[in-house]
Amino acid sequence: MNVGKVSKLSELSVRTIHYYEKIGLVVPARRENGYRDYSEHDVHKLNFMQRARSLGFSINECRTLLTLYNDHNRASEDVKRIAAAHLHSIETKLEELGSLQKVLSHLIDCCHGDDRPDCPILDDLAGEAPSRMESAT
Amino acid sequence: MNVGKVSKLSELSVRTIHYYEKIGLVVPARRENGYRDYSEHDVHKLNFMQRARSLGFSINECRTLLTLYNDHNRASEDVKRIAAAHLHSIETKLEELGSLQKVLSHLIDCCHGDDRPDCPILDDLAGEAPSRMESAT
DNA sequence: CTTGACCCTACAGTTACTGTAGAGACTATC
DNA sequence: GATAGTCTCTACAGTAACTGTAGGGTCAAG
Repeated sequence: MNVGKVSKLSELSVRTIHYYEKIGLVVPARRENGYRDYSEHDVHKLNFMQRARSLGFSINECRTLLTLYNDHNRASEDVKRIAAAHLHSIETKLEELGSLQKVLSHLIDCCHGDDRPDCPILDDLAGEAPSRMESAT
Repeated sequence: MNVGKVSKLSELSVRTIHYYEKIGLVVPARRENGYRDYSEHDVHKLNFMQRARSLGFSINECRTLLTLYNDHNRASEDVKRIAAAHLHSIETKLEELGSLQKVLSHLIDCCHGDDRPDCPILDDLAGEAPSRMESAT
């Protein structure tokens, strides 16, 4: 199967599929004319990648997951550990973004947002703010 | 003031301060021996950068904010617009991460996580999952 | 036989830094 | 004046995960 068709099936761009080949994740056979020739199994793996990446797993995590996926003697514990670690980093990020949101929306609320120059947002960034929320940082 | 001291004052690494110089954000004077010599104003700007970056503004946003900060005829509206756009992207990211968290913690709950090979997490990634949560993606 | 869609490689660019090597400068001590 | 330790300099390369672009070859249809 040519790369263009695989691209449509997997919802990955051709460039991304090339990239995954370059880093050794999914390496297809070649035809005589040099074109890539993807097997069903290759397409499966690319679908797997697409789904795993959309869940925010890093390429390195994906690489491990793909290996486990292909290893029918794997222990589900190994997969669960990776997923749990990933979940943890998502939750950390959620907390960070949550407090950013709090601080920023507070600052925005305080700014009258017209053509006058005084601006509590810049004041805060400069460290001169009366409205600074240290606790949320 | 030498870069090392500025680094401590601004809570930015020396390498980061060098980088900000390289991209033209904060360019200090030089002494005869070639050492960078930071003025009070330079240090202010670096503090500003540190704070703005910690609020998740991109370097390009920071560049604009820094210009506005130095422009005493600015309109607070301009600043508010940038901050609001940034807040919006934070909120989008929060939603995305929130649904990732939901899907992932569901999958983790479904996985028994022992030494047996069958694993609903991998099943889902492979697209064969009974426990897949399309709605949350 | 030409047109248009598809495929190829290779190099560069993106974001915001970080790491490292090799060398010069400054300060304190002996 | 020699030496050691700390600070500073530049320049190149690497990180994550792609994306963009140039310049060219291939294939199927009319």
